[in-house]
Amino acid sequence: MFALVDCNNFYVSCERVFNPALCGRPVVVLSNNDGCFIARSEEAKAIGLGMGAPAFKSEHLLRRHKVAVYSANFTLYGDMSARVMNTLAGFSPDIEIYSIDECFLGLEGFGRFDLEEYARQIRRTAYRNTGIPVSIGIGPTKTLAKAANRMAKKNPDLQGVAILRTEADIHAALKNMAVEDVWGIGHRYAAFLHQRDIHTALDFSRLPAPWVRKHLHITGARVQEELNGRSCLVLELVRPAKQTICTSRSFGTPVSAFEEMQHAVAHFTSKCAFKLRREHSKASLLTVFACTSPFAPKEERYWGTRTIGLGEPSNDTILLLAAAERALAALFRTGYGYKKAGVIVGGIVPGGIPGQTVLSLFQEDPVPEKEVRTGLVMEALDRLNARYGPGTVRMASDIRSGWKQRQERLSPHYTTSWNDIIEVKT
DNA sequence: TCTGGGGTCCTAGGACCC
DNA sequence: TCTGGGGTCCTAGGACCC
Repeated sequence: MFALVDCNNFYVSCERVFNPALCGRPVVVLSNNDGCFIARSEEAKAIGLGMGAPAFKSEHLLRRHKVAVYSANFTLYGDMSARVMNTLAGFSPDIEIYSIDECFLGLEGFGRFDLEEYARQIRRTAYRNTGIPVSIGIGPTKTLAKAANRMAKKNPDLQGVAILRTEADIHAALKNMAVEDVWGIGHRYAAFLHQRDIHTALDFSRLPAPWVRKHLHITGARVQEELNGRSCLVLELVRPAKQTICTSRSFGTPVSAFEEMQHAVAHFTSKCAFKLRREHSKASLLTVFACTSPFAPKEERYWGTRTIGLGEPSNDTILLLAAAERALAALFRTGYGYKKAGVIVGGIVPGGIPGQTVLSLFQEDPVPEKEVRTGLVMEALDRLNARYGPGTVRMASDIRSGWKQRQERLSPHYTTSWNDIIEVKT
């Protein structure tokens, strides 16, 4: 059996932990640049504020219902997530952290436990340790655990725990579940299935397997197997190294000046280099992109992108900055108001672990002294920024000037910044 | 008149997830 | 005026190899 533990309205719950006056009130958290709703309290859902909907279209509702609105505070949410996951890891030797607010627990060997009582104990402990309410779904496959979790959240009578144990449990659950709510069936496949009169998860589970394999491919076939109780998706106990890493942002006001764009791209590049080092990885490709708003009139739209090979894989900020500079110069067109830009690094290989070097055919052997030295500089830079806060030491081109994103309703970094807490006190 | 069989790698596009 | 960010996997098609 698998358990899926999911934090309720996670970002909203994080804000409520440190501001209990928000409990019982409608609360929303906005995406970066204060664009869309990415978390809503139950009260906010009831008002009709949609997931992913642009905030400016609902301004009248926000005012009328006195909704508490927050900018995304990912520093806080990331730290709270780590605390929740730490607690949950105490309940099973097998844990897969699936996203910032969800994890799977393997329950193999827990057959002698009363699973429902165990799940309730997990909920109580997570809430006591972190203040975050969670819902728990348990089933014989990951996909069924997901389905159970959905039931636990939707049906208040279950008080946050649902278990699919018997054939009859599963049959009833699938019958009451719309096919688009199945994990792995997105809006495109859902529309395709509805056209063919397949409306519930149960309908889907009973389709001829070869037909599913043909039209929904191997991923759809796995979903069907999993719904029928045959486990295809295993727990990923060790997170595999990332294949690509991206840092991108929308701008509060459009950017037209090349120099301003250089500053933004330098910042994104520095962040990518840092993320690479944190992963003990190196990249061999770097892509820069800059684009106008997709909602602008067609003749004012532009999507520029350029990829540069780095030669030797690297996670050295200085080297990556040079490549990014070249890429930006090649893709930049004057006369456009750019709304968003970003940097993607790919072709990622392991590296950067002290004493563990991947030698290439064309690399001097041993590693040139210069490379060792810049490695040490990067290490020192990361240590300083970890101790004194991100951006304390940075490259001269990494300037946060005109291109800043909109972020007007940011809560304090309660768990990671002493200064923020002192400000709250005074 | 006649021209095989078995592969890999890369990329773009489309689907999905939170 | 104002519409997020960061990922994964799969497939098809083209280029290439012997």
